[in-house]
Amino acid sequence: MEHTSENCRSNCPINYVLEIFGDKWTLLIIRDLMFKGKNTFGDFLKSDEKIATNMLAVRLKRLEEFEIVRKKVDPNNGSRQIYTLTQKGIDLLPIMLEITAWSGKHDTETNAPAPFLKLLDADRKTAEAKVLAQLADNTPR
Amino acid sequence: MEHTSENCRSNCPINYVLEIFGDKWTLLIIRDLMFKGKNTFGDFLKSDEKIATNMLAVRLKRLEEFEIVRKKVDPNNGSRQIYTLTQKGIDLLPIMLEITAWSGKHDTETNAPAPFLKLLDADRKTAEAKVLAQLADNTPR
DNA sequence: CTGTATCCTTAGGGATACTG
DNA sequence: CAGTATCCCTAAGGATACAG
Repeated sequence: MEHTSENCRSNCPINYVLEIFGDKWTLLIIRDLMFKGKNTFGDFLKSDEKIATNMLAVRLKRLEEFEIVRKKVDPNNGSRQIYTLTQKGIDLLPIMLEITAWSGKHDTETNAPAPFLKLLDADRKTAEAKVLAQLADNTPR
Repeated sequence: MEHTSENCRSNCPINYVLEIFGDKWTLLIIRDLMFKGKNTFGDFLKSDEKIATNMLAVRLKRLEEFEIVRKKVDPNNGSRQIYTLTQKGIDLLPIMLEITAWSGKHDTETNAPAPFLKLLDADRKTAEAKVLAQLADNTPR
C-alpha cells in the first residue's frame, strides 16, 4: 500500500505508524506473530482479546498490503495459510520491546504470563537476538 | 485511570498501550509535546493533521487520567493552560525514537522537516539525552 | 478449520456554533 | 485564544451465519 498525499494526513513518521497501527487490533497480530509463535488464522482467533473473524481478515489483508506480513499456503495442508513477518515486520521488534518495557514499568496490572516479558530480564540486545533467531526459523526471505 | 478487568481486554503489555494509544490522535499529542515544544491547546490545533477541538479536548483529558500529561494554569495568563509530560510520559521517548527510526527506514514518503528526525543522526543515547534536556526545562516534577 | 458475507451497534471523528 | 457543546456521519468493531 502506498503512502501518498491522497491517503495520509502528513509526512510525519509518527503519523505513518499511526495510519498502519492506529487501531485496537493490528499490533496484537504482530505480537502474536513475533512473540507467541502463532501463524495461522485460527491461532490469532484464540488470543485473549477475542478478535472477530471479519476484523481479523481485514487486518491481515491490510498488513499484507503494507508488506509487513506475508502469507503462503501451508505445504502440509493446502487449505491452510501460514502467515509470517516480512523484514519490515521483523524490524518492528525494537518498538515492541520498548512498549513492553514501558508497560512493565507503568502498568501495575500487567502480569507476565507471556514469555516475551521474560526477555526483558536479559538486556535488550540479547532479547532481540533471541526473538530474531526464533523468527528466522519460519520466515521466508 | 485504572487498568482493571472491567475496562481492559487482557493484561498483556502490548494491549495496555493499545488501550491508551490505539487511536489516530493520542500519539500525535505526545509527539507535539515531546519533539515540537508545543504545550497549549492552540499549539496542538495548529499541527498538520488538523485535529478538531472536541477530539483534542477528549484526548487531553484521557491523557491526564492516565497520568501521562499534566496541565496547570499559565502563571502569565490565567485563562491559558500549560500541558506538560509527566515522568510516565517522558518515558515514552524510547518508543517514539524507535517508531521514528522504523518509519525512516520503511516509509519512502517520510520526509524530515521535523527537527526530531535529525536526532537520529546521532546515536540513540545522545538523542535521548538531548530531548530529555529540553523537556526538563518546562516539566514540573 | 479457514476464511467471507451480512447485519447491526457504537465509538471515533469532523464541522461548526458558542461561551468565558 | 481556550476550550465546551451539538449535530451528524462514517468506519471500527461485534455477532453470527455460511461456504469451501
